[in-house]
Amino acid sequence: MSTARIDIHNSELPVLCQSCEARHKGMCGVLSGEQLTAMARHTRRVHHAAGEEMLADAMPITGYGNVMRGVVKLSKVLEDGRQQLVGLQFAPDLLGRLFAKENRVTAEAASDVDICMVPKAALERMVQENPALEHRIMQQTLRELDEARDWMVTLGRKSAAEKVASFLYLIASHIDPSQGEAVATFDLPLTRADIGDFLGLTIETVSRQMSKLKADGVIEIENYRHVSVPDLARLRMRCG
Amino acid sequence: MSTARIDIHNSELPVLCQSCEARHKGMCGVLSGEQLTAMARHTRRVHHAAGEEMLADAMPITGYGNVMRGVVKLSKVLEDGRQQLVGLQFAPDLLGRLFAKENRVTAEAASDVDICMVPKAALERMVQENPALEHRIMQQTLRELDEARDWMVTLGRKSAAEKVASFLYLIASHIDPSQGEAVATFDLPLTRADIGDFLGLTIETVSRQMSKLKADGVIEIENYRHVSVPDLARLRMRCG
DNA sequence: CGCACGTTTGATCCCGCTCAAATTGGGTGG
DNA sequence: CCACCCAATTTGAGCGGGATCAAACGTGCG
Repeated sequence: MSTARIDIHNSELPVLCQSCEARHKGMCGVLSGEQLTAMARHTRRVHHAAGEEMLADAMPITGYGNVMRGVVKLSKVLEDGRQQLVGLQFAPDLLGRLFAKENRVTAEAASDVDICMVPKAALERMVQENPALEHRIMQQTLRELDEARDWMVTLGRKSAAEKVASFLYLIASHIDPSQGEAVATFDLPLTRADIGDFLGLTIETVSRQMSKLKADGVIEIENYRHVSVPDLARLRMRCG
Repeated sequence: MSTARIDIHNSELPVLCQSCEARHKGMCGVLSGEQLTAMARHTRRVHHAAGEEMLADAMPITGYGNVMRGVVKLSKVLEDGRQQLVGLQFAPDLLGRLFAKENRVTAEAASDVDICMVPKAALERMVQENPALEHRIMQQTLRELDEARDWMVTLGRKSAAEKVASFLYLIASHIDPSQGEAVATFDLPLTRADIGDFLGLTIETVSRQMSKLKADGVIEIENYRHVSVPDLARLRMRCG
């Protein structure tokens, strides 16, 4: 029975991989059972508390990491300290620029985060031996490029109200468990300061725009962090 | 017939490739003589006049193109017509998102442009047979991602004066023939309107900031388009 | 309880947008 | 070669959205 065989196969999976999203939707999805086992020999699970810096800009890359749980902020800073978030990573995104020697961004845990770390040399070797793996990572990179370009439109051309609505919509699409429904409920993974850095706005403006969305009945806010969107289409309309 | 009869001895390059930057710095650099010849059997050189739309957003991808000469604008528009440039491509960049079915951006010739077009299926087949090719394209994609993220910082966190200085510095680094020197002279590949769309500013603000840079002696402008930067370091200082 | 921090709200200012007009330069036809 | 036109650009005047500065509020934690 083929299903039984697959089950046996599954039972041989590395423990760490059994419940990992990367095996399904992430880069590990292209690996055979053997390859996955080989990969798992090099990986270790690492936890980062919210706020911890995981990778510093312009520092050597020592390894790559698959996000297993939580949200990671990618940011860049100007000499005078002005900061801009340039990306958010969710499970099962890969952290680290393939084959690069240095980071081009700072990575920080936005929430508590679990990462499956693999040493630089190990992943690069597997990539060289397995073109499908590079192909899969390429697909993720292209998606990140699309997201960055979409965000450029938001940063360059939208009003503060539209920016905040766009951010909430983005989070709702990524975090909310009830996919595809008209309503969404979630905890914001970012503080107002982070949201400001993401949107190119000040804390005060973010706060004011969220208050306005609340006053207009588009969202509900509890304890600053918890947000409900009773009608996603209505939020979507405010994204410009 | 002369080009078709390239050879078993592979000492001759396809005519089109002989002076093409893609062969050195671009993706064709990873191809052997034979592979290059095979590639060239599928390519054709296409010219686009300044202002022509080359790829429309959300339209099917029919082929890829290597920029041989000129500058290509990548842009996105909101429903109400607000526009944002999300990238500029110079020789020898590859135009088109690998393996994607649809464009995610609009591509327009900023200047007169020569493109080496290769049909979608042909390039994808070569990529599948030649992992080094995908690797090379991956490197370019990563560079584009870096550029997009750098630009997000400019869009989100810089003042109008810093944005314009950053734009001029970017162009100077890409276009000016005298590499590595302290001075630079070049023709702007974009109109003020394009520059505004790139920087998230209005035409008037771009113009005012350029006038200010001129008044301050940081740049010289001739006939609107031609710009000289006597001291690149001084321009760099104004980029924030 | 009381401190500290994140957030909200208020008052005011200024950079960049909007609307409007003048200027420049390139192209065209006589 | 010049007169004219048209589009791109520059310049000016005034306004407003978002920043800045400041204070009050809520929440979690020792």
